[in-house]
Amino acid sequence: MLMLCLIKPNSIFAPSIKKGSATMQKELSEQELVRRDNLKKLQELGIDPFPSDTFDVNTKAIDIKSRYTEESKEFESVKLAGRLMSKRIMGKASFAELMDSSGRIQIYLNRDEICPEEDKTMYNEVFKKLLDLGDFIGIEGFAFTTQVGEISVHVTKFTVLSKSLRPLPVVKTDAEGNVHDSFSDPELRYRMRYVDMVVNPDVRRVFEQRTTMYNTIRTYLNEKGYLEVETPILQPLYGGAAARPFKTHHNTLDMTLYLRIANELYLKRLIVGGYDGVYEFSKDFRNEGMSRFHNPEFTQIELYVAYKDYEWMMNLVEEMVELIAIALHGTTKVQVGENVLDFQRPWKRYTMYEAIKEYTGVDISEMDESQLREAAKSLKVHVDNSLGKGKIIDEIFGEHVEHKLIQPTFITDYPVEMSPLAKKHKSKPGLVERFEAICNAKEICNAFSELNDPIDQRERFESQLELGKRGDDEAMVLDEDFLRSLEFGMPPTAGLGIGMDRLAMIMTNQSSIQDVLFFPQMKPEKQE
RNA sequence: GAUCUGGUAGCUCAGCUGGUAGAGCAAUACACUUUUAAUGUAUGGGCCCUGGGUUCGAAUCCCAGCCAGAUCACCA
Repeated sequence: MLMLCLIKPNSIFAPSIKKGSATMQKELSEQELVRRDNLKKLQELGIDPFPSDTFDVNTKAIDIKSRYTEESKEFESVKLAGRLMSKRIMGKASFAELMDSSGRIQIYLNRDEICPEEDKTMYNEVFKKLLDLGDFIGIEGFAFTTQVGEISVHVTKFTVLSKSLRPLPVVKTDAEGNVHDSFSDPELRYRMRYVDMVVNPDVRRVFEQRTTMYNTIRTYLNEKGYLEVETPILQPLYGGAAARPFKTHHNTLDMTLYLRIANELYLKRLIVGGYDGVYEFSKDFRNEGMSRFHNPEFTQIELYVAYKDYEWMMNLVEEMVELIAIALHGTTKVQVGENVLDFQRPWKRYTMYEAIKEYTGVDISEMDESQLREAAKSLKVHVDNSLGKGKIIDEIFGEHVEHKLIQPTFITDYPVEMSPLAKKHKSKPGLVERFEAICNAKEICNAFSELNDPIDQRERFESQLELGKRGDDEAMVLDEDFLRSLEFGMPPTAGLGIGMDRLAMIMTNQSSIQDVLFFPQMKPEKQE
């Protein structure tokens, strides 16, 4: 093909570099060559394909589409910018679609209006041939309605703003709203999220909703007077959760550092230091398996409030999550998969024992360890001998209760063995003042009345150390500085952690954590 | 980590019991001044994931590997 001959190896538009070079690119496809050739031709016409000038738009596509009427004078002179997403050329006139951050709008171009003089190059060459789908252009013109009734922009002038050298997937939607040839390969979507976002506009909506979620929480907590803080991500000791950490090394200090698995112990130090309430959106890192619910790095918000307990915190969670649902959906009801979850307060509350009794008919509240073991067997829950009382209860709960909890539900009062940082229950021996909120069969938050008795805390750490010695690689390590801070005195405090990714999945109705993370962790692409 | 499914054109996918590599969209050329999944005619485009094996012959069968998804186990 003639086009191919125009690209000589020594051209600056050629694939670049010799074989074996680190920067060697894959051989260019036919369509990439065409685009590079079009770029060159634009330059030959004196058109800069990558101009630096500001292009000041005065309108978004959605403004015109939502407000334009035949009578309105509002859109008599509009200026928009975005990507060219389709072209329908009909000789001396053309329709096309421009997509800006708000969406797509149809544009209309007429040869003799674009080129009133003799020279028809801008229409015949630049628009019809040298502009490719995906290119950024700016347009000026006026809004109108086509004969078929589609609100469009009649273009009087267009400007090349940036050339696209790779073809985007072309996704089309027909009159019935059916999407054709959708860009759907999950691997490609996650590896090239920028393409996913261009071509699948709902993807951007999800992330906008995620940000709305964050903003709602920030506003809510700031209005209560709590302080947003930042604490170390690189920690000499990892703590605050049961998980395996990522390990790294600081060269100058010549010491091992860990990426945080939680920020709990640091935030509590800040309560010791005198704040009434602190919170942090905390990127945490856990060196564990990956699945559609687990990414190696994920985000939690943790919140600590002095002079409060877990009952108080339950009310806060209800109120805050209800607000999020309303902020995103205008209602407390949220469609998640096949279910509609209603976040309206108050949520159901069960103690763990009540929940197990409700869903299995077995009352385990008075059982000792051997009775529990028997009960587990009769419920077909597999428990091996290394499991202690708390773990057995947790297994029964996980097996028989958790997956049935679709509507938002609080589960309270957990066994002490599972909660080394929570305060012992004021009236129920063997339990701690802790709750989790479960919805759509998944835990979305974990909270407790924080253990502030330094002597008790030391003992709990020590029993964790025992677990570690027995081979539990998720057991907590003893943090002397944290204990020292508690010895100076920490007020009674309620603490909360919410898994932001999990919450985002529910609030945006996504079934995979990868769909609420811009760049989910992937194995490296193989080298060409 | 285990099991299952998949990897073919820029994108979405066909390709049977082994016999010359296919479609739609996208691209290229021409036509077309209100189309809208625009249309019509013509054309080009492939390391069939990688490496072995079986075979006269492999996209197809076998083995190993890489990557992804789903399910399961641990964790949020």
